[in-house]
Amino acid sequence: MRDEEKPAIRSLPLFREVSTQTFEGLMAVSYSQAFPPQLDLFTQGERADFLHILVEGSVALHADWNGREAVMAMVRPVSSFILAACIRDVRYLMSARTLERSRILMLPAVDLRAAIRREPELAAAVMSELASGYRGMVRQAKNLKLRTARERVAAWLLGHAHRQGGVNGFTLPVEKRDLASYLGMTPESLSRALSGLKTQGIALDGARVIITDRERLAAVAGYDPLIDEVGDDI
Amino acid sequence: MRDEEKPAIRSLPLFREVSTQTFEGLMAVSYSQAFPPQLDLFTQGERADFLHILVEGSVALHADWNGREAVMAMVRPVSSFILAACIRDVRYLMSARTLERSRILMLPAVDLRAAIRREPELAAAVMSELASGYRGMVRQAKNLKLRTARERVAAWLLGHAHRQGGVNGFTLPVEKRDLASYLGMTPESLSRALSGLKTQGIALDGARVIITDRERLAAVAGYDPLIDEVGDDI
DNA sequence: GCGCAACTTTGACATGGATCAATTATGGAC
DNA sequence: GTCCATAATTGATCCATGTCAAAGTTGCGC
Repeated sequence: MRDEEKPAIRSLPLFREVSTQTFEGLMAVSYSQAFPPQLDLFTQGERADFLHILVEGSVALHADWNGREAVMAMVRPVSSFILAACIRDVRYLMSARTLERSRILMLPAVDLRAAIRREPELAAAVMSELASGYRGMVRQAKNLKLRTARERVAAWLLGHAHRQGGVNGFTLPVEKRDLASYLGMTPESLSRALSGLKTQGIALDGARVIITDRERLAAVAGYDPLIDEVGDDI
Repeated sequence: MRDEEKPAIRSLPLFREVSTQTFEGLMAVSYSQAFPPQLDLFTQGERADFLHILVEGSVALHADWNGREAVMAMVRPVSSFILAACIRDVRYLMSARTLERSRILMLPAVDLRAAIRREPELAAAVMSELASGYRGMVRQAKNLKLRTARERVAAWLLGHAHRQGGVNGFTLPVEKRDLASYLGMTPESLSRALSGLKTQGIALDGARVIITDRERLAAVAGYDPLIDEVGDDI
């Protein structure tokens, strides 16, 4: 792996509190690789052999069933993914593919599990990460069950603006069809939902979105910390 | 707490590998309480002060937003619930209410967290439980995003029959409106979905269901281990 | 910078589920 | 058993969203 990647990985919640020895040991057995866009990293049903850490680029986790597909999560740097399957040493429930050219660190699950057994700090971090991931999925399920398509779009726009540091304008970080799938709708529905929101506090120009009336948009979305506030510690 | 409850709790994945000393210590600070049906145990947004363990009865975890409600999970004995919120010391994302008269053991989250710090076996069990819970929510989100209402009903019937020990006939363990909400549809839609399945391998008599043609029902459901097989270790 | 493929938007239409309303069934309490 | 509240079913209708089709638009490769 490249040395310049290390500080970012070291500062992940997962590794922040871990001893240098353990961290270096894990990095020594990991390898970093660059992948082109639209490449399948792994497929649901395969055994989870590696914890993946996205260093650069972006990755979609998606699920396939009966010829249908749904994006379940969009991963941004720097963060790990499919921790749960690695911990339990079971099969992936989701497939992963790169959206852009991406650099990914692959950490053998067997080494991760060994390190967890050795180091309580790592175990604690994994626990916290899993709890956070679990709650993230609960939020997503709530979002899907309780909100309409348009409400989900409005809430996502607000959430994204917030995660970007409270900005008002941004360009969509992924293609609209992927966002649509992530939000549980078709690209056509997303397009129409966005159009419909033009009178509800946003301005559009292609992939560029400007939130012109945060209050109004929040009212449409029914913005709720218990669904939308990803900063988990509330 | 009652002594006759202990063995069942002791044999939970969470406590199975824990030292007797730690287990007894945790039991000593917990208390067991019986609740009538339809009682609210806690409400989303409240601070998670107790890990709950359902000893007897049944509990629904539900989410509320903007006047709408959705059942997110149905808990059956003996199992713990809202572990993630307790670990992270944050607010509940879901509310809980009893469906029947229930006996619940309440374990102070602060004591649980202390015990986890002391005992690696407990930490390992919590990790495993959280990973399992996370994967359960992923399955649920896949179910919601990929399947139609009728397919979800068919899959649930098969899954329930399987969890009951591979039986063909059973009576619904909860009221149909709660099942409907859990499956992400209205009671009317559940009723119609069940009716529609009468020609697809099931027979109905009120809350009693008999699977007459497992193959056929599985074909309608698009039964998939990566969504439906709750025994996680595949 | 051209051209083509992929993505997006828009329109027309179909449909799965929701909603509303009216019966019918179910299950305790007495 | 009878009564009454609650749940479940059934029917009619509506609406959000999906589907299909046809333009637009974008952006990348050569």
